Amino acid sequence: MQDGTSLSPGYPGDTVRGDAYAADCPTRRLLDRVGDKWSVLILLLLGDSPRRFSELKRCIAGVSQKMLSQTLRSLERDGLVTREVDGSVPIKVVYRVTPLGRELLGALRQMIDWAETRMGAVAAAQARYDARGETAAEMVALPG
Amino acid sequence: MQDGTSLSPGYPGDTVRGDAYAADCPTRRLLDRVGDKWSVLILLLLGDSPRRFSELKRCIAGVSQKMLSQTLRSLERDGLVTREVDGSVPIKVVYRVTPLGRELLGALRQMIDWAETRMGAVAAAQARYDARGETAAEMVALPG
DNA sequence: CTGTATCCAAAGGGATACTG
DNA sequence: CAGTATCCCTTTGGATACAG
Repeated sequence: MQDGTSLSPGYPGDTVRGDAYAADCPTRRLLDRVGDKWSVLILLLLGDSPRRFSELKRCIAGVSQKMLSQTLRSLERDGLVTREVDGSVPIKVVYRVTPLGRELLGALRQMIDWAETRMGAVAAAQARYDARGETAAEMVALPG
Repeated sequence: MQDGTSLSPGYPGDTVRGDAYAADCPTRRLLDRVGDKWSVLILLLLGDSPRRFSELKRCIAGVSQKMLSQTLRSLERDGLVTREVDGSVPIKVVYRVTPLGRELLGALRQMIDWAETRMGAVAAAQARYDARGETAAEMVALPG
């Protein structure tokens, strides 16, 4: 794989801003980070209120200790959450969203709302598509 | 609205409504679909104007024929793009965003804008984080 | 309690070859 | 032109064990 930055469409009539659609455009880089299995879930939870590691673990159904830790480390590295270690044994760690993280959460708001209101429509479209496929298969198996 | 926003957990007792952050919430399902390597890029391109397969292939640096085809099929199945086959050899196929797809694009707008203006801040945060790590490593290697 | 390290299975995705 | 099929390497992420 190449770096993908090149891109020189210059197609007649297309208004594409050159690098806007490169494989490493900002949008792609963001999705590479928060498009994983747990990041947005964690961000939402922390946006709600600061939480300790074990609380997050309990709140998020199905997350493994490894992935929770790993994802939190990534979010911290990206400047989206902070990590505060409290005292000694038994150690307590509190995670909070940073202003940058809260900003991102705001930018994700519309997408989240869309998902909640429209993923039903997507599911319906999938059902129609799959039904069409099955019908076609039947027509081949049982031609008129 | 819904599940992701208005929960009121008082900190310690965590009042989180169980399934609100389940791994299969609408947001997670959406990200499972458009969080992949090419979906949003393709959607953005088609939102700009309808395009043929080969145009998309040329516009998107680094995409393989397999992944372009596969991603378009998914988007079509989800009701986000349409596929129109034009005539005979050499065959031509035009893809367009559907109203639902355009709606999603609108919902992604803020996220995209945030990415374009703030991913620099994220990169900076990463640099700081990594520098801290290296410094710590040096301090271990070369203690006082 | 909050992690890290290791092992392993499954999914993602690129290269290539082939088809209508 | 617009795909599909195959091979295969890489990445993701769960389970488990261990540690401060």
